[in-house]
Amino acid sequence: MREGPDIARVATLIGDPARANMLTALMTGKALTASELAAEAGVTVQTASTHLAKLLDGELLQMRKQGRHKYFALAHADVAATIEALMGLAAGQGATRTRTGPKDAQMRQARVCYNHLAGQMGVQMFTSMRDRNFIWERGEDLGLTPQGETFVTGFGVALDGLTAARAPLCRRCLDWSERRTHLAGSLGRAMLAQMEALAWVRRDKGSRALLFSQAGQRAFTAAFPN
Amino acid sequence: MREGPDIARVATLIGDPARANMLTALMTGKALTASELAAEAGVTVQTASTHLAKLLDGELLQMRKQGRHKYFALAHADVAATIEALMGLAAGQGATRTRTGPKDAQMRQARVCYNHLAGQMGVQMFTSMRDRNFIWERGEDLGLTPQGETFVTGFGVALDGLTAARAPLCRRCLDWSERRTHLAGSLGRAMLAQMEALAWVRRDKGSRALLFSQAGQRAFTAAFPN
DNA sequence: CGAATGCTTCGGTTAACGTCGAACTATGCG
DNA sequence: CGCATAGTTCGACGTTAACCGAAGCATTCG
Repeated sequence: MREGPDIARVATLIGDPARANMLTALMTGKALTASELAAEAGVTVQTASTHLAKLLDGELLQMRKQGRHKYFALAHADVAATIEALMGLAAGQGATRTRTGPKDAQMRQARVCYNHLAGQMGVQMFTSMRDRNFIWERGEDLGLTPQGETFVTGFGVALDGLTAARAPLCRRCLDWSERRTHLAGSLGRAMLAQMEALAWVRRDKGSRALLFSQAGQRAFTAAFPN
Repeated sequence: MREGPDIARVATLIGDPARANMLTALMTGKALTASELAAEAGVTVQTASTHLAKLLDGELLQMRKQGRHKYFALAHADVAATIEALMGLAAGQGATRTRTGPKDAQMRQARVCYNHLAGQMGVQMFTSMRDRNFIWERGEDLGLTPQGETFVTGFGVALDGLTAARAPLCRRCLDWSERRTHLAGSLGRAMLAQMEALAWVRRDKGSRALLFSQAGQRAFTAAFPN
């Protein structure tokens, strides 16, 4: 009776609590094994196995075998974007499952979203770079200006490998907590990777929160002033 | 076991075929009565009633009573954006429920998305206005330049009423078929309304497709050249 | 006031699906 | 080659929730 793509199919796929937990866990961008995902979702491995098969079939996940392990990751950035959108809706109706604790504040300040920096600090990095004309915008497209390339290279990120890939260098990602744009794409991932290499920040084990060191925090505000 | 908003709850809500059909039907932006939605979804009114109650409870819909009718609409633009994102995923995996027919091509060319123009022509309108400096962009924010205000007013849209409202004048909306930005927000709605008033275009009854007349098509390309 | 229409609530049936224990296959290690 | 670990398949159970018929409110109209 209706036209258009079958939205119910994919929504049902995401709608199961176990599968939603798996997807949320994968929002960090890190690939996880089947048993790790089972633990994340709070189900036995055999249940997890069927869920993962469905997610693969629905093309929400990609998988690669490595020895006797299977590593799962989100299929592509669109999946991450859709999940962020759903989080935005869910957050709006105040239905955070766990009561908001210290972890939650941490998450709002800085967290990892599909391997790039999100939260207040993610937004700050983006706006700071844009306001200094390091990033140009044109509709949905983003890119680095010449000054931006200099800045990024000076920051320690090698652009050669990034621009060679067919994935876009810069991408917009809408933050579900801030409701503002932050930087995604291969550059967004590289920037976060470099901050980790500089020991500004480390990932919280078992959540998406990012923990900045005191020195890292200072260096960050110096590098990306408001 | 997991942190963050309860994404499964809202996804389950969208995941039922009947409810998904209702939401899709409401993507036009038009408010529909309970029985109309029942027909759209292909269920009896009593089943539709329970579904609608759940969608209201989940804050995906808003409702207003009018006489012995109840009119339902999407709660806010974020809901529409999320559904578009899901459509993008579903379309990607080639799972369009109905075989692609002439209707489908029509839909890709021009359709209504939450009361504004979407599809190829929606994208064209946006890019054309942006390239002529009628619209400025700054991160997630959009707005009309002085030249843009002149143009829009000349087009027959009164800006006074729009800017007074607290809803944003310009908004980005990501097209699921084109994967490009088109113009949403109150201005996007007003532009489409004006095109309908000028009889450039009329809505296809029973689908989201927009049917441009020959003259309307010509006038459109003149007003929004590539 | 009835009669008609739009929507809701109740009860009971049915189907789908998530869940786990147990048995099975595959890979790696000593 | 055994043994351990990672992942899958099978079967049975239980819960959930969608569905409709029928009866119940609410609103409008003659």
